[in-house]
Amino acid sequence: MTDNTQQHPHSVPELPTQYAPAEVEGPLYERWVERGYFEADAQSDKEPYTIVIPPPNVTGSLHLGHAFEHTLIDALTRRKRMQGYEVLWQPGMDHAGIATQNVVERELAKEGKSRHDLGREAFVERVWQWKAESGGQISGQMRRLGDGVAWSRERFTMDEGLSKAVQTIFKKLYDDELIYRAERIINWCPRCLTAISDIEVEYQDDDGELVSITYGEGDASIVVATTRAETMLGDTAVAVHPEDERYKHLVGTEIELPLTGRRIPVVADEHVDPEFGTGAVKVTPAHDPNDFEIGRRHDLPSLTVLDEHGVITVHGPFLGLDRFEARSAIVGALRAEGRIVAEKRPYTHSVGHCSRCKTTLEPRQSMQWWVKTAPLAKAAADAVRGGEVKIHPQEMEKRYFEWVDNLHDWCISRQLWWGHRIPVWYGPDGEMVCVGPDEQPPTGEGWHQETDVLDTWFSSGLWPFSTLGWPERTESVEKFYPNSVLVTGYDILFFWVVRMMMFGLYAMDGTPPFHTIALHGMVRDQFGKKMSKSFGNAVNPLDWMDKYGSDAVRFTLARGANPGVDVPIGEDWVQGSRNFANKVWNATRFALMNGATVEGELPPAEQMSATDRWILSRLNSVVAEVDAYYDDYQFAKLTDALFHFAWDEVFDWYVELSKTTFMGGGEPAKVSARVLGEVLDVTLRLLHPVVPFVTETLWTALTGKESVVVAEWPADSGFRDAGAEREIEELQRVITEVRRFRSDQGLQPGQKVPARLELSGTALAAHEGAIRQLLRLQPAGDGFQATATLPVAGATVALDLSGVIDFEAERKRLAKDLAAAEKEKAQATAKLGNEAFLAKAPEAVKEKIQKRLAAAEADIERISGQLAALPQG
RNA sequence: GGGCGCAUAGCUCAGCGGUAGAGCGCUGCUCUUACAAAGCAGAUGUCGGCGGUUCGAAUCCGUCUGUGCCCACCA
Repeated sequence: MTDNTQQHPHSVPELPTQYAPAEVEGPLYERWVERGYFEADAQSDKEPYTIVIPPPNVTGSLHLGHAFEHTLIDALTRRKRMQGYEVLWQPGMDHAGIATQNVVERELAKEGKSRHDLGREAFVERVWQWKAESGGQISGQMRRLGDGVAWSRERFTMDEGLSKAVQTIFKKLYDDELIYRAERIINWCPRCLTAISDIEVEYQDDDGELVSITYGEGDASIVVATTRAETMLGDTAVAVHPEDERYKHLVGTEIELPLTGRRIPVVADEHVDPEFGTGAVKVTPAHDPNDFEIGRRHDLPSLTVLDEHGVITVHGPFLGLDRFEARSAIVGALRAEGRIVAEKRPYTHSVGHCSRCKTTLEPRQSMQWWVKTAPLAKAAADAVRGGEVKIHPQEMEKRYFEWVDNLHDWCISRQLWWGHRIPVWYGPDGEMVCVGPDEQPPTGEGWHQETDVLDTWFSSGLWPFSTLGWPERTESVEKFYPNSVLVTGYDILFFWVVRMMMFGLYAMDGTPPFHTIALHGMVRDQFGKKMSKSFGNAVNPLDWMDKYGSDAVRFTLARGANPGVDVPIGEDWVQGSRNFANKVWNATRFALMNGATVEGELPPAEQMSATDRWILSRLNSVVAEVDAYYDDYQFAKLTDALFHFAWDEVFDWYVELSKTTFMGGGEPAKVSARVLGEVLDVTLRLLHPVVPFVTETLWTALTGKESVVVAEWPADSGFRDAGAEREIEELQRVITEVRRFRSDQGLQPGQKVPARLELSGTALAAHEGAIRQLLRLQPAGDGFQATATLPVAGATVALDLSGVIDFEAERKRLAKDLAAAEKEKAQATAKLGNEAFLAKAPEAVKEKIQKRLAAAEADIERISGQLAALPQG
């Protein structure tokens, strides 16, 4: 599959002077796929490395959040592939029950139809059509991004195999009595006409009105307050606190419920807060979760007064009114009877809305299916508490426990058409049979299947193994389960991660679905604001990819990826990343123009210049650093480290310093060409997981090999050269110091200046050529006048600037520097004279201060020298 | 009402016990053997306030203020 092991001389391709990502990226990706680089072999001997994609909803297109997540997963998997693992990045999509059904319903609405016009079967067919279009769009976006997924293994939560997994686990839970059917108060969406689970409720502060109503007459009267007056039609009691003296005499009696002619009991219940309002609560067991519980405790009847659309069903003047119309109508009627005590007052309170359609939810008593979560959640919690599963960053564990330790039973039935239909059949005489995947459903007169479907998270909770072929014991399950790491956003910890943990542990005999959970943050705009369509700051990642390249988008996202922390992104930053890609591009061009090569062994250290040894020493440090960051999911740090190493050290210093060497030709130029080839080779490989496209183009051009995708991940050779590092640091100091002097003097960058260098006896002697080149210093000819003498790092640079400049600015600057150095010296001296410090501070710190003192003293000497050397006047 | 987090350069963020950092932005000078999507040089911060611990605090503790997120059945 790869011929990377073979080296062959190659002709260096011509690269244009600017990187044009748009022309390069598309074809590269298709080539990778054709060559099968991203496919995973379950029979391979290599150690597996598995990550499943958090399956995007088929409802639409990918946003920057997906691009972000995919960048991280792609980087992890590409590196592991280079390290020789059998990598599976499992792709696929989620049917996203209610979300998708709503989207398709909206499409239908445009044609003036509802799903009921089509009927269940035709509607579901229609959703499948939508899925085909939308799914194609998503995989197209993933290709643009460069996602190295195993396309041949793409899965969908409604696939036959995955549906079988759903049925299997449902049956198992049912048989274990962990699934049951019960009537409870649930969150009901009167628009979607389905139950939704607690976590699908979005609470927001709504302006309501709190009205106080008198129930009963005379002495036997009680005032209750409510924001949902219409529910009073379903009241079956008034509750007060048992210890409340005000109402003790009424407990056990019945009072009149206005407008209805019914009499309802007054009950005493601990739940009532005597301090709140009047201390009396109207009880509507069928339409309020608390009241439902009170009703249960006191054996109260439950009276349903609203239908599934939120319309009054009680015969009388309000029959057929919508719940909100009914609310004002009833308040009006009560007022007419003089029942409204105080004027209604504005009241802002938290109201639940459907997270899919934003409709105000209606608590509703109904028969639903439930998962008994207690034992499952316990196992999910224990796996993390016991350290078997690690959450990264660790602070996020708190959030996880907050969820998993307080889990209610999970309402899994939805009154939808799109989803996995619950595999339970009801018989004519109330029998109930749960049918397993290999069983025949009962037939005969009166038998029918449950019409409800399952919550979409039920199937996505199986994703880490259902995608591998479970419930069959496939080779893939054996090889790729458990997954190596789960990469996902903290916002989905409860929705998805907890479900996977529960189901994974339950279905796979206690083996958790993954051993590490790496949580990332949310993508935000450049001001740190949440991105949203309604706010108008949402960005289509494709726009930026078209403009700046996928690499630029990826690099920017990776560079902002601090663990568990939100990542802001702005177009300027993407532009900056594009600039980086272009920089790498041009540096490689320069290298190729100067004969940089990866062929042959690296020359022995003795043959290398200090500059060569320095960059190789640094290179290996960076390899080690990047590895450590990867292992800790520190994407921002590893990206930043590579950015600075490549740009600052390799491009700005090594390349510049080497120019003299290359111009000189001969053996040293050959050695540097090989070193530069090595440095770029390794740097490109290190960069590849984050920016796959540019690195592929450049690396193949540099090496002539097949593809960096299947290249070996760089290893730290262990080569370090502290002496060379020190030497180059000094060289940098000399050059920077003289440059600063030149700049302060107003010399133009290109202006040549005669100079005499005194470098003998210092390590810098070998660098005279580079120094002169970089500083534009000409040889000192006849009549040389040393008008400025700069002592740095034991060397002296004397410049002839006769008649060119005025020294006043320089004198000022040096005076300032001198003052700073003297202050520094004073601080260090004071510290070293402090007995408490000397007694308690660790040696390492003392040494640091000593060094600082020495440096300050050296600076003072240097600056004084420079000042003294400045001509007077 | 609970819980968690954050306040560091104009903006977005690293640093989390030993001399204040990065990217972008800003100022100047430059087409110098790749790159102006560039190079070189430069400016900018009582590290939110107040207390405390420590030889030493942006970094640890307390408190206040501001801000964000998550959870919650208070009618």
